[in-house]
Amino acid sequence: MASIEIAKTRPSSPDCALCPVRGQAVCAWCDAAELAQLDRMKSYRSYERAQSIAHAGTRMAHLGTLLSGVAVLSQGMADGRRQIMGLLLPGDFIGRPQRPYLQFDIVAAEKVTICRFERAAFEKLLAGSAALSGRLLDMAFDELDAARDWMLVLGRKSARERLATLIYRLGQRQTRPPNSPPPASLSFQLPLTRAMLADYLGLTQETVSRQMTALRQAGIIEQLGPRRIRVPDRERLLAEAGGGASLASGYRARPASLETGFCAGFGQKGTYF
Amino acid sequence: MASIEIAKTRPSSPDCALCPVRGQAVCAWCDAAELAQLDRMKSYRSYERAQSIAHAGTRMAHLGTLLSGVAVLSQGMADGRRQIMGLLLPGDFIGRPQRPYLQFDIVAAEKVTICRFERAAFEKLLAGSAALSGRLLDMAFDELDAARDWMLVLGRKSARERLATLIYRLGQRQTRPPNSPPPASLSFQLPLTRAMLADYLGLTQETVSRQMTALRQAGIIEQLGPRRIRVPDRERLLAEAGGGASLASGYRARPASLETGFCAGFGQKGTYF
DNA sequence: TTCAAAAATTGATTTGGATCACTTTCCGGC
DNA sequence: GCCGGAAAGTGATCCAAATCAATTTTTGAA
Repeated sequence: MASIEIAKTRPSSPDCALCPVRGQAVCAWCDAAELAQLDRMKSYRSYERAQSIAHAGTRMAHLGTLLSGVAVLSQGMADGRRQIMGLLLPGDFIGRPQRPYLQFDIVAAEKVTICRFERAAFEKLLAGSAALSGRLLDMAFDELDAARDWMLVLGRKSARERLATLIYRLGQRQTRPPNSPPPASLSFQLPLTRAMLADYLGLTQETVSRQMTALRQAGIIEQLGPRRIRVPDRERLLAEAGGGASLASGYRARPASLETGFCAGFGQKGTYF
Repeated sequence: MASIEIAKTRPSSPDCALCPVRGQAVCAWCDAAELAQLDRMKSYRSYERAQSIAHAGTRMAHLGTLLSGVAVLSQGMADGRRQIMGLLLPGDFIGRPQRPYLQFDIVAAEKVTICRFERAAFEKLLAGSAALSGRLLDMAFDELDAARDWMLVLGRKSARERLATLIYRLGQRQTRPPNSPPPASLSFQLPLTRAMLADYLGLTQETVSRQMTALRQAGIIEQLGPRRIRVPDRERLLAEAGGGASLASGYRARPASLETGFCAGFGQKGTYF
């Protein structure tokens, strides 16, 4: 009874056990005791579409986890040029321990709810919890790999390949939570405007529009309204994205028999020289 | 005497106290006891210029720290296009705990020496050391910020700005170790061929050459041989790099009076919408 | 010192995506 | 259901960087 009473006094932050992103978030590896501590610390906050969640150079008093909605991490230049560094999707961690001054802007692309922890308290917990710090390290490396992957898109892919890559990857995350075999075709909502797509892909709005049309006319995607997309054949889309060096192949286990060095096959010539 | 004897039996891995990157590496925060453990585990290995240090998809039996030289982290597409995701400079960490299959290629751009730890042993130590895991987390976030910064370069900057940005940043790290006020002008060696510069900047060799010439003719840089550069005025170079949204401004403290939310000034309109 | 291969530079031409200019569609509030 | 502003789409033109093609310089091995 007492616990129900307590729960009722905090309708905005329900119990962690009911959390929609429990399992993907920074707290995924925490045991019951740690979770109880986090539960006591946490507070929810929502942002409307187009609200600024954080501004580059501004102090962030909280760290947290994105619970629902989509936000965008971006950086602008003095003359207005802007690049989106990544999307923040449910489960993603926001902020950096020991570093209150973020160097990017975060804006809600649709209504967003965040589970927040006051900085000092979270950092203290982090220092004492191997589950929490280990999970955060793993998430940071995942983000790093994703960021590096995206560099290939920005540096080397054509406009059409870029858009196809983005649609492919959005589709991937759409079908993720249950890791069942993804359906061959799927339809989903683009969480971004054309202007944001352009800033993510390093293109202009006009080029994004044109490539969207081109992919539609080639039968790679179908458009059910300007923001709703259907992908009839994910393999075709992947091919259109420039093939999957970074997509299909990934952490595939390879024999590697001669492990004398840092990697198998020491001494072989690299790609340069 | 005994300790001198021991040191002599391992000429290839001198004592950690003498390490050139002690202070920047993953072991920077370790105490004497932890350092002794690492000291016992470590082994050195060198790679010649152009040797492959690791190959995407291959199992990496070791983790480690780059001690000297420069290596390049890159990813290729099936048709030969290639993008460099970053440079590995002295002090940088190589590999990812819990994840033996790297997804990028690492190639030595010049002779490189690495301080290696066998994976299982290092991961065990990491799990038990807050100093080690905390430092690694911090380094991972630094890399992540750097990677995201570079996205702006690849997605939004012109060829000339890209090259200027790279030269500016190489110059920064060149003058780093002693954090004295950097000299207004400095000269240093480019550790990369034109082909590698191109793959780093998302351009072609020819464009890199031309922009190099253009920067020389504009008096932004001086060339003392094809790989040796002198920067007479770092501020001019920075301006040429598109100004320093991501460079000059960084973690500058801003007043931020209304800290009720995730950041100051909640509710303000973002850059989009 | 010579010589060959690799690296770098330069020139001519093409082209993919930017820019500029406008029309059409969508969508939320009244 | 109507209306107005935002978002999306399209067309015409331009330009920065890619591509194609040599030539020159550097480097390092014999």
